[in-house]
Amino acid sequence: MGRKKLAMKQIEDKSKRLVTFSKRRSGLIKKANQLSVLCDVDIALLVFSSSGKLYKFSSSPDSLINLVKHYRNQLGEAEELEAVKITESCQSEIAAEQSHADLLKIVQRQVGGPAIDLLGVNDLMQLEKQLHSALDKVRSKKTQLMLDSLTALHQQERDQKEQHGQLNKEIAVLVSNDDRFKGFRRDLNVPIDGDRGEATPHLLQW
Amino acid sequence: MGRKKLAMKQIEDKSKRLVTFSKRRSGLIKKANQLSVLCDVDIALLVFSSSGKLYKFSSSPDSLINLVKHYRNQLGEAEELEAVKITESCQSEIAAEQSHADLLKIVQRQVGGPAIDLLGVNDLMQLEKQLHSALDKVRSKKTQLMLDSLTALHQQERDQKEQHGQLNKEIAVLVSNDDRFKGFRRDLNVPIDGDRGEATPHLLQW
DNA sequence: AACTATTTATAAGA
DNA sequence: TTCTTATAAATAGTT
Repeated sequence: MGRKKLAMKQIEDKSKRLVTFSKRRSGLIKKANQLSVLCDVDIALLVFSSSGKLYKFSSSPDSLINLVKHYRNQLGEAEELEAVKITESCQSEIAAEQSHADLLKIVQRQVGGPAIDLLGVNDLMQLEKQLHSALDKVRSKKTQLMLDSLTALHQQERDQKEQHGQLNKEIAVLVSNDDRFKGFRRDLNVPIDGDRGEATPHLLQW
Repeated sequence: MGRKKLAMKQIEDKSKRLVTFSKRRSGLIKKANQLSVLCDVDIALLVFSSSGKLYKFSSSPDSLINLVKHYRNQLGEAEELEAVKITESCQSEIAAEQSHADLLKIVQRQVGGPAIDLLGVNDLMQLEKQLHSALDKVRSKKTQLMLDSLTALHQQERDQKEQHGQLNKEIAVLVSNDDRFKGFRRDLNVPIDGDRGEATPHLLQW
């Protein structure tokens, strides 16, 4: 949509690409929001700009936290140090979460049993207030930690991929300089030299 | 865009809502893909239908796996059992990943050192093939496990929220039947009775 | 699923 | 960036 139809490939002009990124990014987030509202569904959307900045949308503020809850069940014991560090820096929030859990249990006991009659409206309102306050704190801190390290991880990956691309180039150069490899060059499917940045790295790509 | 402008709220008619969900969902994924291609950025998009089905888009096939790698650093030791189960069911894939790491190390040593001359093209091609094969297996299994439990977790959450909504209703009924709460009803901001399903649960919501 | 009347998004230009 | 405008796309209601 626009004055001209664009080809479905990377926009070459960096300036135009940036403008388009800005416009379409906001359009995409707008549409994600509309879909979540109109159809009452949960949506999580993450967009990493090439500069490493993260733009996100999630229909419920917990969508991302749900991802964390899920993923902590996956995989094993590597990088325990990192986890410990995060855990320590979260001490107060964990305490808050603990008290939240306790409060919830209390409320559920009260509501579930015959003791409901003994629980006053003020008590209930007080509990609710405490719950919300504690949870808001926990959530915002968790979300921030999540996004921070998610962004960092993404950057790491980008760096790593760049390194691999670099390796490919070096291999290609070495191969092209070694007579023993005559006749194999075409099969390797890597730029022999004069790489323009958009050649697809194939060897070692992962 | 269409014959009429829609209000930005949940579409009441279930049938219409479903049709709109289908149309807009595919539109959203299309746009996410366009953005990722045109602007060369990484995007991850998750859409949970109300029936619990997960529709996803990710610009690079690894986006979700990256999330896992990241999240395993978060949080602690709860639900070790689950992790152990998954680990066990993954034994062969983990072995594959191990061998992949070894291969990569070998390649990197070879490329980094002066021994590059001793490495033949056939060796390189063999290594590449092995790498790809091993990684494809690991990835597809991991992605499947991830999506499975992500879907399950999301369903759990939905159930839990429904339970909480139910609790709210029960409290509301109890409150409305208890003379001591006269005058407080309006403040509670919960449906007193005759709930129609769209009332916002407030008490205990989390 | 298709079809279209409309609304929206957006490419180019200022 | 931000606004404007011509055009391309998406889609609500209809069949």
